[in-house]
Amino acid sequence: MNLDDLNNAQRKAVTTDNSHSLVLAGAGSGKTKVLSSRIAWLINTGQASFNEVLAVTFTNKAAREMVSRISMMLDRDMKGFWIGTFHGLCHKMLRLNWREANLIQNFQIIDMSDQLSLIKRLMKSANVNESKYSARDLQKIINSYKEKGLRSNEIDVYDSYNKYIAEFYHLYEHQCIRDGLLDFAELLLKSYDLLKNNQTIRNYYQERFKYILVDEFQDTNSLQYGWLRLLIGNSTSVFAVGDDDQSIYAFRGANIDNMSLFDKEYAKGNIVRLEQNYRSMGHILGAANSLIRYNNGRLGKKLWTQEGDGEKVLIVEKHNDLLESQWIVDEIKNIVKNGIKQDDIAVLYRSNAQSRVLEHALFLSGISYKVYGGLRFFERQEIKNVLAYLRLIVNRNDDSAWLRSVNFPIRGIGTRTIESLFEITKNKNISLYDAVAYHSGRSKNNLLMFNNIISTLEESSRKLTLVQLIEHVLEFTGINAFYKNEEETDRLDNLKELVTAATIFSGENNFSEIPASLLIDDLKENLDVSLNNNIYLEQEKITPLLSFLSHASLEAGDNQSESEQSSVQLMTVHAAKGLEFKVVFITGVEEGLFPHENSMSDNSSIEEERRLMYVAITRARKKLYITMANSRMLRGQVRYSVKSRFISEVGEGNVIFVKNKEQILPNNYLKSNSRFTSNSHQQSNKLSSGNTNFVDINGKKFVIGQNVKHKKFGDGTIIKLIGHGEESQAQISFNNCGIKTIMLGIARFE
DNA sequence: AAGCTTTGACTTTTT
DNA sequence: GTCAAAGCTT
Repeated sequence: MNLDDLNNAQRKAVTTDNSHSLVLAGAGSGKTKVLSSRIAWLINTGQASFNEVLAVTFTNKAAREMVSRISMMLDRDMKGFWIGTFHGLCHKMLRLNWREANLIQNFQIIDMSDQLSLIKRLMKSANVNESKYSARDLQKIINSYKEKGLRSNEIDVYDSYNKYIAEFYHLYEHQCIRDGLLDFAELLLKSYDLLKNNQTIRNYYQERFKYILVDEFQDTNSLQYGWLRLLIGNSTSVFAVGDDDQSIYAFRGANIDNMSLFDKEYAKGNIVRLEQNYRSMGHILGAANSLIRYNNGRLGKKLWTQEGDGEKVLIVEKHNDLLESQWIVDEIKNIVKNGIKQDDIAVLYRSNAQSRVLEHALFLSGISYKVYGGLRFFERQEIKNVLAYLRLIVNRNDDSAWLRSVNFPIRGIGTRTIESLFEITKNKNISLYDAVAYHSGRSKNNLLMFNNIISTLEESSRKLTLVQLIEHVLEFTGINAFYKNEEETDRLDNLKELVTAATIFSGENNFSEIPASLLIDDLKENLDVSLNNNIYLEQEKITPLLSFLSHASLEAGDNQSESEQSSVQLMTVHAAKGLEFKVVFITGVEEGLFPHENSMSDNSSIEEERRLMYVAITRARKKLYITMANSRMLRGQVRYSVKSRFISEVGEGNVIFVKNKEQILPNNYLKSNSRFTSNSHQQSNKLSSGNTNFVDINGKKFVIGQNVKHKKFGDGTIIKLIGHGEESQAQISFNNCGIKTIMLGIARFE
């Protein structure tokens, strides 16, 4: 490995001998390079061996990227190297110490949709229909408690609602334990509890991991920080890398304060700033720097480049969303004509709903595009159906899996039957599988047949490899036959893809010849290691099947197969984090959309929106466009809005404004009679003559930008108008009391 | 138990 | 406007 291709700041970070350090790594400043080089350097100089290093990331992709970089720098066996996501590493720790963690050996991981259906099921059985909370609410509440490290018995019960939540949370905990299921947050919490409560294990890991490296530190939540704390012993050195300006995940528990907390508790001023940017041209960086200065309480950082100013950022204002999309499409055509590949172009938006208009315009123009987001491979219905059978093979008491499989394919087992089984499970505190024995009724035979399928499959699994088992399940359960009969070729293809995925997985993990459900005790003979044994022997002592199921939950896969042709990339700003493109369009940059209206009430949310805009801007390498529309269709209503405050924050010197010059177009402009997706889609033609940004109500006119004086709220400016006629509303930014949405028909103005 | 109609939510999301 | 899920009908 070679330290010469690092700049001074990078080299300083890589070779620091401070016990703890915090690296503030700006966008495009070579963060992954520094992390990988640091690990390679520690190994190369003999300061550490791989089994003494723990590296933690947020995504599997980031972990893979780091492994591949390190292997390019060093030709060494990485055995014993713990690298992965927080969840992946916690999972590993729990598999190795399942007894001490009070788990069953076959515990399974459930994803968010499994968790949601479990919660719905429990709500029904607990008769809480008229509760104030929806299943989604409860899911959010439970997860956020877990992310704060709180169990159901640790919640402060100060009123009846909290009491209800604590009770329901307890019910959910109980069911998860009985089914042997761990949700994502629970992986972290269980691992945290294990380290906290078991001194032997805590000491072992503290002594073992001399070097801990953390990526994307600004995205850690309180529990993750707590978990890291428990791993830090007297001789541990922590290297935390992050960028407070790119913290955009507060809504899922990320705590930006963890960075300054880490500085206070550990790094103690050992901060390295990576500010030289290798990605974007000067004006783009200028815009980013200018914008982010409007945030308070930053750790502070200013990006610079050696590459020159480049082109100015183009800011484009259009009358409406259709014209905005059309303009982008025309511009893309020009760019492509000038030799830029479509792969190098990204169109970003704040929320997924915005992709529709863009897709439409792209489709009509024949430009190929790819939309990121949506269902991932292992989240697909047909895949989950197969996984449910596999879960039952591992643990027949997994009620969630049993319910999913029992009537798929159809076996004549309906809701009535299931309800009566639920009664039995409640009374006897047993699983649905076991409850069948006590059931009497017309469906009894069907139920017995189903349970028989499960036990027969379990038998077979002892003799088959993982791939053979999956192929067997597809045939034996009738899943293949069902989809063939329905002529669902896409789903059949995905099932084939599942077999391929299992083949690849088996190969990568070197157990293609081991039967999928070999008794775990037999496997342990060969692979077991106790804490005192030689760590190089350490392997996950789980069967291929269990391992594959964990893999499926922890890594949901891609959402789309690779397309052969070069295509324009469409995604949310969140999804674009960590990526870069030659040309970037940031679209819909309007008050209410970006910043989003739900984030406009308090300053910390606005600051997060601003960081999101900062992330969006710093994705661009050569050319950046920021576009906005005066009106757009949203939730079936025309909404008028003004340009986002962020547009005025990017600094006049870095930008060129292109004002709307066109006349409002006649009705038939963009009129579409072609179909744009397989399910035919009628584009509504809303470009009527009323399409301006004013509203007329009871003879009074209201225009965006107009100053008004409200009887109660005082002076303010209209920033957005929604809807027509009696129903129309205005969003008004009041000088003294923030932004309020007001019904114009009712409001009293002076 | 399948097929139809109505209702309600709707920012961002990885594990 | 769109989608999924719940509710109702056959």
